[in-house]
Amino acid sequence: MGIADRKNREKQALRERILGAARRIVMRDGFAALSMRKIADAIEYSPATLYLHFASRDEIARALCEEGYAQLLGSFAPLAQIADPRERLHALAHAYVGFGREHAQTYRLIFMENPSYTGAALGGAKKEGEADDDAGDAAFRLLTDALAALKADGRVPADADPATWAEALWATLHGIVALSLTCPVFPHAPLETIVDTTFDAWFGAPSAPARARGGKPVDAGPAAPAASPATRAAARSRKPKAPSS
DNA sequence: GTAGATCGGCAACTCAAGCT
DNA sequence: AGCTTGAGTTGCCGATCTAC
Repeated sequence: MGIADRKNREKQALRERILGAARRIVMRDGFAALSMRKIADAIEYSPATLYLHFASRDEIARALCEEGYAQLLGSFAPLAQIADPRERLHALAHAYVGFGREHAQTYRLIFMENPSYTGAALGGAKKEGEADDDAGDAAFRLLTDALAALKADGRVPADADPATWAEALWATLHGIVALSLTCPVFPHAPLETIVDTTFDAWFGAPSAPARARGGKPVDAGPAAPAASPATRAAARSRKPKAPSS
């Protein structure tokens, strides 16, 4: 412990203050309102000082994306323990859409602002104990693992590629979030209902016990999964296809 | 009415100089 | 010596003007 250590701590602390101020501005006013001068004003330093800690405004934005994506992954972590793959996917979908709505500015910044920000988030926000692959892989694997398990159970077509299905499912969920953030008239139904309906369309209605475990009302009548696109696809033995928009 | 030129404001970024 | 700053440069963008 010496002078160099103290200076490193102070440098790190200032970096955190910069990120904190930037985060507050983005949360309050949106990314478009984020400027180096506003950040500098907020932390009571000159704009030039910011460039000693971050090369550019973009670098600050990318750091915020990494933070936000790590937060999203954190919300997924406890759901990965759910044993039933359909329930797990269902919970992940609700968590994803919920995050998008509750952290709208963060979600916009990560996925709707700049492709390089998305890349930084997916590649940079590593979770504890996951040094070998990037955060994007970690999230994606949650989806592919669940889909592979559903495939093994015969709940998705035998020729389904879990990775392709995972991409399609992610794209669907992103569409739900993006529309809810940008389209004032979407959705008419509650978002939870939209997610549930999407799941029923993809995988068929869940069994009554599964719904009950998920806190949803138990239907009086029998479940009718045979009407789902997934099971129809299985019956026709054709390639999987995401629902068209 | 439209397209191009000009202007002004704003923000990112740089740098020389002062401060501790 | 290293840090911080104010002033300055550069570039972008929207508003306004002007010629056709």
